This record gives sequence, structure tokens and C-alpha cells, in this order.
Amino acid sequence: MPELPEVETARRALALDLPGRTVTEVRGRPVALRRPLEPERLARALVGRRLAAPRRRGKHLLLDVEGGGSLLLHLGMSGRLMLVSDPGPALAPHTHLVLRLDHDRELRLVDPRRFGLAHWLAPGEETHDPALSHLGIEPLDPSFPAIFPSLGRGRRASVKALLLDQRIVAGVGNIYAAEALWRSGLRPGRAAGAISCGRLERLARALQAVLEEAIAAGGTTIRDFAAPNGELGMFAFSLRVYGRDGEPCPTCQTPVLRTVIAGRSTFWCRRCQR
DNA sequence: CCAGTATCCTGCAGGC
DNA sequence: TGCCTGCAGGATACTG
Repeated sequence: MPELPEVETARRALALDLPGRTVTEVRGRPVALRRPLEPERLARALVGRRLAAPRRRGKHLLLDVEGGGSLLLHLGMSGRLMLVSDPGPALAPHTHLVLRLDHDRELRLVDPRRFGLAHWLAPGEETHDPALSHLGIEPLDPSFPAIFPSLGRGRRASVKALLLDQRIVAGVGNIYAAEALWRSGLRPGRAAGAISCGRLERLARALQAVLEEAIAAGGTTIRDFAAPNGELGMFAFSLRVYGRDGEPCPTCQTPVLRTVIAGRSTFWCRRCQR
């Protein structure tokens, strides 16, 4: 579900409320997420500590604690954070972790498919954790369009696979890869290394634009994404090809294709994308 | 090293 | 109506 714009939307909502709050209680069960959730370790690390401003790295959130250490969160495919007043609504099914905060608030992690992650990073562990240490460049970094073409050099895999590879670019998923490739007129299945630098730079700029627009719209809600405050993402209305197979391409009216590239559903226009 | 595939898990839509 | 299949916004361990 959540790609960079959805995680950034979540971060911004949390940034309004979390800084300065103290964690008063941690509840959870040792459920098997991507890594086993360790409620007792999280409780030892978090209870009695004040939270600082949340950070984002790729699709990860980092809830820093005053005095050092961070709660590393990843929402996987179906994860969702809820920030509710306490007592809030009944716990949603698949609520794996609850942080009670002072000032009568609760932060809940809900993740039916359990591909997500909630892991305590002690001071110093952040730089070594494999979830973070292998991440590539942030696509919203101003230097990204200049650097991206060199990252594609020599690669025989598809340009779509290049965008989805978190070790190359951190935060792009299936939706925004499709939209950026359509906007830049690039065929998703083309070998990345065979594309000119100029066109890769254009792709990088298109990706920046689509990510920024999606953040401004509060992300994309297809099925169940919502910000921690419950707001739905409005960018679904702006998707041009993702999920639109058979519908006319907004530019040329040719029906949008759905094929499988890099193991994922891929939506594109055979006429506009070369 | 690189690229492609299988796998983890639940929920839901669509076909019969 | 109900059952079955396939597919879903991700990451990673494995294969060749």
C-alpha cells in the first residue's frame, strides 16, 4: 500500500501531534511481522520517554526518542497507523502495536498482511540496520535528477525494476513507478542501461513531480490507505494509468495495457511510451 | 554480481 | 448464496 507519498503523509500528520508527548504504555503481542514484533523490548525502550519529530527514509518512518534511539516502522503492503484520542474507537482487527501517550492519545499499528515492521533501534544501530543501510537515494533530493542517469548505467534489467529497487531509489513502489514512466513517455520494460541520460533525467523529474503532487493530495487511497488522522488520500483521482487497464490513455485514447514487468502488474500506453 | 521467481499473510472481487 | 481462484500498494531469500 504505502509508498513514499503515503508514508510522508503519515509522517506529517504524526509531526503535528507526537513531538513532546511521553509514551506511557506499550501494548502488543509477539506477532510475526517481517521481523518478530518484540513488545517487551519496545516497552523497555519507549515507556517514560518523550518523542521527537518523526523522520522518513524511503518508505520507512523513524520515531525518534529524546535521548537517543528510534522506533523504526514500515507499513509493508497493508499497514496503517492510527492516531486516536484515548479512549478511542474499538481496536481494529490486526492491531499489532499500541503506544499510549500522555495527553490521552494512542498510536496504533494495524497490518492485516503482516508484511510491515516495528523495530527498536538503539542509539548507533540506525546506521547498521539492514532495512536502512542498503537504501538508495531519496528521489525528492534536489540532486536526484542529476544522479539518477548514472544509476542506470550498465543495467540490463528493466527501467521499471530500476525504479522499484530500494537500493537504487528509496520509496518508489508500483503505483508511482507506473505514473512516472507514463509521464516521461518511457516503456516500462526497456532495459535501463539502453536509455539515454537525457531521458533518464526526464524520468527522474517526472518522478519528483508525481511524488510531490501525490504528497500534496495526501497520498493515494485505493482500498484502505488513510492518514493517521483518518483522512483519505485524494491522488487516486489523478492516476493516469495505474489500475486503468482497458481505459483510454489520457493523451492518445489508446487503451491502457496491463502486463507483468519486474514481477508486478504494469500499466502503460503502447503508443505514448517508447 | 545480476536478474528473475517464490514466499510470507489476509482480504476482497470476480467467475462459476 | 457459496466456494474457489487470483490478485493486491513490499521486501527478501533463493535460484540460475
